[in-house]
Amino acid sequence: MNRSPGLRSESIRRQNLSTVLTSVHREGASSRSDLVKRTGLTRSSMGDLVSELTRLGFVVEAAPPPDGSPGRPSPIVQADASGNVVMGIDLMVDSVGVTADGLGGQRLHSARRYRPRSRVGLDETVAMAVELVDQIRADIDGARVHAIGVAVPGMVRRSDQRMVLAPNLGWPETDLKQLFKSRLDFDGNVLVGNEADLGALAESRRGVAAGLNHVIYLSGEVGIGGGIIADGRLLRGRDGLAGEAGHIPVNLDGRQCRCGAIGCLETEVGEETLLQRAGLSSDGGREAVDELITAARAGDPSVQEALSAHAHWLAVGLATLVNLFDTDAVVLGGLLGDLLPSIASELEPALKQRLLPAQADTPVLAAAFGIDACGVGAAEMAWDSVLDDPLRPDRQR
Amino acid sequence: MNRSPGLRSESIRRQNLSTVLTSVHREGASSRSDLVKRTGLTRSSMGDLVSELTRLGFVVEAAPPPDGSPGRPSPIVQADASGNVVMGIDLMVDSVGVTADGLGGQRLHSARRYRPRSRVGLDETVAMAVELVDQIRADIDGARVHAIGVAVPGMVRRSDQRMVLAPNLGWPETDLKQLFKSRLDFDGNVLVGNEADLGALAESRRGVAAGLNHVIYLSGEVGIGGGIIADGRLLRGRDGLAGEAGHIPVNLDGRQCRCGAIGCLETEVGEETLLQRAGLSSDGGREAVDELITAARAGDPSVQEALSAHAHWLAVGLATLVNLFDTDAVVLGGLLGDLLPSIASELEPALKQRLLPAQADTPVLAAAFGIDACGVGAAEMAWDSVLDDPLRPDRQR
DNA sequence: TTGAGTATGTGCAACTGTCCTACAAATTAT
DNA sequence: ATAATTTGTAGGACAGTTGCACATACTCAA
Repeated sequence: MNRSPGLRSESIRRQNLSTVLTSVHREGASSRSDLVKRTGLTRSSMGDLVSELTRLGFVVEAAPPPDGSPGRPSPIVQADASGNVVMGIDLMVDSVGVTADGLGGQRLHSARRYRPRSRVGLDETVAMAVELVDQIRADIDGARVHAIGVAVPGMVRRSDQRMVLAPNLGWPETDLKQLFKSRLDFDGNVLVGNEADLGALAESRRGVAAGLNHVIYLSGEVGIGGGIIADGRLLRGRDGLAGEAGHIPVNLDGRQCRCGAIGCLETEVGEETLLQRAGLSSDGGREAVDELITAARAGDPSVQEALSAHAHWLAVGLATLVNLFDTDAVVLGGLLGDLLPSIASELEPALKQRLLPAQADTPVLAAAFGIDACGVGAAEMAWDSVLDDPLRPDRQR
Repeated sequence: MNRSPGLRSESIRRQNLSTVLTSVHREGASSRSDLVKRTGLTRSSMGDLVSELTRLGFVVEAAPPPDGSPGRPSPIVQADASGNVVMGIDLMVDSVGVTADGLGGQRLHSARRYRPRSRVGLDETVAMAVELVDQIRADIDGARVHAIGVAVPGMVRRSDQRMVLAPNLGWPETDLKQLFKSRLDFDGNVLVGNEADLGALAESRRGVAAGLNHVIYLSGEVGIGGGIIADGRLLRGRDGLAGEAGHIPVNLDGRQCRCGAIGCLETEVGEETLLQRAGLSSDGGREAVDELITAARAGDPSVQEALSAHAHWLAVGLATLVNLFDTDAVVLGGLLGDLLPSIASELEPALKQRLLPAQADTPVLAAAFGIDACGVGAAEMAWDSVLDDPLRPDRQR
């Protein structure tokens, strides 16, 4: 049973500071009087809260631009983006990216290093990430790095944040949180999340689904990953594996999936199958897919047929998800997002035909973020841990 | 965006009263000192809170039984079940049930009226329910009826709680909340919920999945309904239609479903299809199903074949749900629960074969509540609205 | 330029609710 | 009986918000 603990006076303060700071981070700078309207607090309290956030170094107040309305102008409260950052690390199969995002969501620095898609060891990959982090950390000297978010293409257990399975990397179960904490000599919070979950978070917070509280996100990289936003929050499930949409069965007569089952969504709309269906070498990677898209535009019939099959099975999988989750939108990222323009005309009717009337108008959108999605999501996850309690002891200094 | 409003001093009191009262309701009577340990509040505060709840008439303190331990005995705080009730109304296709449950979950009264399954009009059905409610209300004179929960086999829109679709009843879109409020002359809160959602709530709060925070509930009545408990709360989705598992596609070569799509789960494992597969008249209702189960036990081959098909398609549907939601358990209610003993031996391997390794051990359980599930869930929903804020103005008197 | 009108920030007392400390009360063990 | 232990209680301290009065900074119009 989830039990809410007893609240004391200070809980109020924490919660109210969190509310104000979260508003500034998510919705951007706003005047004090706007904050008063949004929260329902009094001017006195808001004055107190804002001055505490200023004292803590999170926000600065600025003179408002004259807006022609009568009355005393209310100062603009804005995030101190350059003084407060979180870092995002995303470990992908063929590259490693590191970002530094300021409070408010502004991207300050980013770096990515590519490498051959052949399997790369855990140690090497972490070393690569650590190097990039240190490089960026040098550039932002003076800013507080509040937390670090890590995105991995593997399953992350909810209870201890250990990565328990990374099929596309071949890594063993690992405590990435501790690993990065020690290798980076970082005493703030390190949070680890699944690639697709963080992609979902990114798109629903700052991407094409910004502001929507119910979103299905499906990302096609080497496999198919999924993330669900329900009531504005990530659906995690018992162990944090909820939303793993790659392994719902769609084609009972389909191919054998790595997971042991038959005809999983991942098997039918994964990169490998697409290339095979088009008669191309199945390990051509992203370049091969780009070629394929070009060929489809040029009218290559066997390629078009492959895309048709792709659209068909994707529609079947999406029908399940849309009927089941009742969302505001579906967002397709990675390979699936790239493919969407080429298959939308087939996908949409095939999907609609399988949807309940109430869900028939659910839009299918291409992701706004490309390769950066996980990094943005990792940063948002990191920010959440900071904004939840701006007073947390290790942030007082 | 979901924004938390500003908190004031009284918010603390509300929240703490809610925590204490909810604990007494969900986990039963407990000593004041146990409540102190659970909540982390001080003895002083707990004294204050309990005395306010006593003043409000929700709880009574009783002398504790001597337990042989040293120290001053701590009084037992227990729910005043006979003084505080909610009522549950469940509108089913072939019966209408009404219950009165005391605070703490104790069933005080219940009544059910059966009727032929032929379609029965909205007005008649409501009149029947009203009659039963009035009858029970007379029996519990003196107790406060805090709220009334209504379970319907239809889709209930989240924003306004209107019932928007009732395929098995043939009713038009209806504001059941207002309808019952006026017909019952009841000025408390009336809450309307979907049958399967409330079944899920019942089983996860007080049934076979009591205490589990992540549950898939599938109920087979005339159609197939589904409800998902995620993080201890009902998954509702944008409009409250999430978890409608009856309409996920499972058999692409299957039968045409009422919803327009092909091979929905409901079409493959609904009562009608089961009876047809067994070569029986498809409108035999529940008695026919009971006969069918008996025949299967006796070894009738055509019936066993029908059950095999049933198990197969149920496994396909459940595989999707289990892989997608990552739950502690699956609970089958209604027809599906009755069938479980007869098909478990086929269902379990067929399911396991399609599950991710991490989900392979998810248990499939038969519901603890039979026909009462929705009533219990409706009452829990009603209690939630009360316990969320024991100080709500209309409860002060 | 000045004064009225308006919206907003600020200081301070009042209020709410919890915490803390000391003490009283109720039980068991010696 | 008396000590030890645990729990309830009373009252002041503490934290945080509200509400009010007043100061402040702007627009508008004469």
